[in-house]
Amino acid sequence: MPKNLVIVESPAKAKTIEKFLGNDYQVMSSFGHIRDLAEKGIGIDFENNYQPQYVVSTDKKKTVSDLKKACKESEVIWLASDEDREGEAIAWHLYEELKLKPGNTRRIVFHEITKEAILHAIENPRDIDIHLVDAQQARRVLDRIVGFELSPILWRKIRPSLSAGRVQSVAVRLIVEREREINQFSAEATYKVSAIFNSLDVNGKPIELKAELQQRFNTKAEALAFLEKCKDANFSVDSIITKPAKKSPAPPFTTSTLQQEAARKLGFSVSQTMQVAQRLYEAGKITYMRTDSVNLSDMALGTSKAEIISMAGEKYVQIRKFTTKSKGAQEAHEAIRPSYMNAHKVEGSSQEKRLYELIWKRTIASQMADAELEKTSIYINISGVNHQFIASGEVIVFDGFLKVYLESTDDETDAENDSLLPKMNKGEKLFPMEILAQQRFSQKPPRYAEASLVRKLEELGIGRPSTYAPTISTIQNRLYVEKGDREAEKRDYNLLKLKAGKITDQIKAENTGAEKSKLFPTDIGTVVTDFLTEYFPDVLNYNFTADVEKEFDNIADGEIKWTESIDKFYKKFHPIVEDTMKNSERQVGERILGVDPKSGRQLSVKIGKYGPLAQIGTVDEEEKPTFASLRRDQSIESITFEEALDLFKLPREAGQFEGKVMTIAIGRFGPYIRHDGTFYSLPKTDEPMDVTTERAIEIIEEKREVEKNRIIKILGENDEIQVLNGRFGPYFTCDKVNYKIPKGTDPLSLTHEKCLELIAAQPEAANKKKPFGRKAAAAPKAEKEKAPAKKKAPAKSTTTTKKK
DNA sequence: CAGTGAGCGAGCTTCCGCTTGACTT
Repeated sequence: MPKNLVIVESPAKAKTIEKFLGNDYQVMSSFGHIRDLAEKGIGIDFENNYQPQYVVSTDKKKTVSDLKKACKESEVIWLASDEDREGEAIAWHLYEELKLKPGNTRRIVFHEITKEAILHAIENPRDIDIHLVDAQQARRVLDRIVGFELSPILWRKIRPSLSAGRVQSVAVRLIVEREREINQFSAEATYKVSAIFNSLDVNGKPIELKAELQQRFNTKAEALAFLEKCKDANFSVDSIITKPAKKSPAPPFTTSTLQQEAARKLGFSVSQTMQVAQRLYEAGKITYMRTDSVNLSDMALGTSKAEIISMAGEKYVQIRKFTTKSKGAQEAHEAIRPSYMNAHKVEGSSQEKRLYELIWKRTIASQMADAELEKTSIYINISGVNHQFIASGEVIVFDGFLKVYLESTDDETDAENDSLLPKMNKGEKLFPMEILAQQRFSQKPPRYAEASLVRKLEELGIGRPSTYAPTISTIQNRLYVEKGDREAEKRDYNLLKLKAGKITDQIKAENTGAEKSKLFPTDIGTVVTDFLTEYFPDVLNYNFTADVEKEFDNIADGEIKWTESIDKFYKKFHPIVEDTMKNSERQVGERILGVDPKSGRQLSVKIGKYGPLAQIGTVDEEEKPTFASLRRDQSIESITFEEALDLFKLPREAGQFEGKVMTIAIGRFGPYIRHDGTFYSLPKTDEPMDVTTERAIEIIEEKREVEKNRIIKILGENDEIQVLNGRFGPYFTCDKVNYKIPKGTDPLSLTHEKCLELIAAQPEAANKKKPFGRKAAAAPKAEKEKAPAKKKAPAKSTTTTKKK
């Protein structure tokens, strides 16, 4: 039996470390925190100086009893959890829960998993830092108080099962406020002038040169006046300026930057990235994937250097030590990097291969030389005009790290001026082929995508690497925000063109504003945010986390007791909770849009029990109000008077068919025609308002035709087996369960016996309930149906990878 | 599987951070 028991947080880490230590050591894992505040109630004893009530989590009971047993059989216990606030608390909880003795317990820490680092740690044990533990207790208790006191207010004032918290509520606020910025944005137009010139290079060879005017014009009149002047102007090269420039590689990956790059380059969602990274980690291919550190171990630096030399040569090496910039980073781990730099690729799924390759390239590039560029600008004089045209180009003199990897950006607007410019002489004359003055509009702020929201949260110091992905999921599960696409809008722009001495004036159309997989606030998200920001501005403040972090630091430094710190907060916070519960109104986000011209009654929109609705009339009037649901793409915040009024045009009658009325309406599953008790969905291409009697009949007949062809064959003694044509091809059904027909089998050839065989062969799994959603998300029915209606976006990468 | 918008006031929901596992389409 080994004399020493080492306890770490992660089982994969335990496995690795066990190999470094001899037979005298057994290494086990705690699987993170082993206990937490009691789940029932608030789990804090307010009568007793905020005493936390800790309980071993149900899924950790076995871990704890296993650890207890191992402790009894060991002489020395080494607590080797991470060296940050949470890690210190884990060590302390282990100490308490396992009833360890100071005499044979040691606390050790290491930042990298190498033999040297671990042996060094074993030689330098220390005590548990109780101040740091207290900072964690303060963090935990504060989060519980905020979450468990705010959420019930929302249940009472807005809707059951909602939630609020220090992190999630601010994340939603960011989305809501961005949407408002977009709604309030009005584009400003300027005229951008560009030209194509003919000229000669230094050797007298004819060349073509593209250039842009330094100045943009605010009005059409100015742009026209300029073009007029250009008609008779002379153009010549004023000066040529060449400047060297440098580009440096980005630091190695942290959780947040990995999520961003995987989204841009591979099209992964935040949670997808983490799942794939977890598999790579468990297979020993990469270091730990939840980290805020950009630091690389000396070992990794050494092997990176060796790789770069063998791949590209000595002059491509430039060893760098990056330091973290993000607020509140705790740096318990290394950056995310390959375990072995000499493995350029790994085996595995294509996702694993691609993510690994990204990590490998980013790591290698971070230790490579700067790229050297040469930026050239040719300034062109215009006789009689003060402004100048500039042709600019960029040439890579030495590629350096660009040989391997270039970080992507979110905006792909700057695609121009990457080209090599011809060599020209000063004073050379240029002749314009054409000069264009094009109306350009300022851009709306972009909506957040999952990964860019993570970046923003990290920038604000809100949330931790282990919670970014869960937070993004939570705010979507609560239906505060929705991932969606926005189609491009057509916009007209003005194009003035000077060619062959004549100016033409045209209106052209362009597409603008298309967005994919972005986060949109829902009406509920907006109402919750407005409510919380009004009553709890401190907690919703973007600096709240940063401020309490300072407080936690003071606790960790022993300057203030954690209970005093919490007391200070609670004494201020709790009275507001009580007051809000008692005195605030129910929140429905009502907006009054105007007066219905037909009835003269008030037209308003608000959140109803089943989602957002429009309403004509009010409840206090004698006549009951009439209601209509908002469409999926409409929101209380942005719907106009006319749009809301239009909603009442449905349901409408579309004439008769076979002596029965056809009614057109929009239901939970979209627009439909109802005829003689049956429903017929409208194809996406049909507008419910435009469907004529003839068209409605056509749709009904089409559906009947499909229905007729649906049944291929009926089998079984009581017709219990039906072979049918479905959306995805033929299948058969028995007892309300659908079964696949194996490829290559003609559905017509199926017999009763053959079907029974297939039923027996098919796994029982088909009857099982939904996948692992947390305890059947407690959302109202009407909104739960939204999810399946959404079509899945293809997993193709949406951003193009710019590479040299 | 389809148009709801409310009433006796049952009993429930919820936080953030550490870690993986066991489930499917």
